[in-house]
Amino acid sequence: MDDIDRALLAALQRDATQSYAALAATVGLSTGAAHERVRKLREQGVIRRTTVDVDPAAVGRGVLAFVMVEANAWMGDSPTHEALSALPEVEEAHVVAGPASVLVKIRVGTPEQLQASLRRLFGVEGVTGTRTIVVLETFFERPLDPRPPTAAP
Amino acid sequence: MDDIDRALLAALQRDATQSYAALAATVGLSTGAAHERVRKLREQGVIRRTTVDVDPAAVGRGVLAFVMVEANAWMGDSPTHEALSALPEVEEAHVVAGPASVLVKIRVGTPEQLQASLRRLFGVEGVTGTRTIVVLETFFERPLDPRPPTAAP
DNA sequence: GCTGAAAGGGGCGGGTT
DNA sequence: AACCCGCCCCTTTCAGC
Repeated sequence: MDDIDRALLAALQRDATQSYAALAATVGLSTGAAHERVRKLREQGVIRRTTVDVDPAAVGRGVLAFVMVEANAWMGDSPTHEALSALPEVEEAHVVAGPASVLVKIRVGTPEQLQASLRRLFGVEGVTGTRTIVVLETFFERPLDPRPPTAAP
Repeated sequence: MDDIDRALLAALQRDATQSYAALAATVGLSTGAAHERVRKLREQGVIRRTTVDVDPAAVGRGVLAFVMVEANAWMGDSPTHEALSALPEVEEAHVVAGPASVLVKIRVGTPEQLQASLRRLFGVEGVTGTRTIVVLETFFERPLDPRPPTAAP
């Protein structure tokens, strides 16, 4: 994992459809070498998968909300994981520290569907309450910066 | 945008490296037809981009937090957008309804870097406070479900 | 709009320095 | 570990239905 690997990651995040030849050119390597490095990044799990970024509004999921789920028991376990995973509108689920137990990211089509989704969350074992944050506008959602995190001023 | 398009999106989300021939087989179309449909999905902006999913821990960003940013003025504007975008550790930024003005998703390497990042957030014009939710464990982060959102029981 | 086939380009495996 | 060169498969296109 050196600077060339990070450059490859950044280039692939920007456009994973580009050829290995183009990729190699941007990082200053031969095609084969670039290919070999990317293969290893996949093998090591640094690249988890190659995927497409779909516009939520185009598939009827233009409403975004974050829901802080409160519970009367420990929710950081497998049954909770599976119960949340079974809800297709839940895009992310995190066990968190703080007033809530779990934070989930939800995408639906309408406020009515948001209400229905909250009702479903209450159906998950142990859930005693929810605090919902509705998103009015998304400034950006972007791929993780592969550069090493440094606290510049 | 029909069921075949949604099936194509789901297949591409799962693995965007697969050939158009394989893609065509899974949706029951010829190679050329599948290719043409995907081309149109890109052209229409339904597929925003093809990218790679990078493991945060592998690039030194194993600490995840959500920060609710409070402000003394309206933050849903371009200057705020740009100020947050300039911070590489900020992966997402949303204007939200509720007690906070903006919700940001932050990835750093250590608690010290999280502290440094919060300090930088206070440097953004108008920010008067932050409430931080630290993630202990991520259950899942997955691609958006391209199927139409329906409130099943 | 889908099918099927034809042609060009690139992925991907060798061996070599 | 990176370069060079090979074949082969996949992408891309076009005529036809």
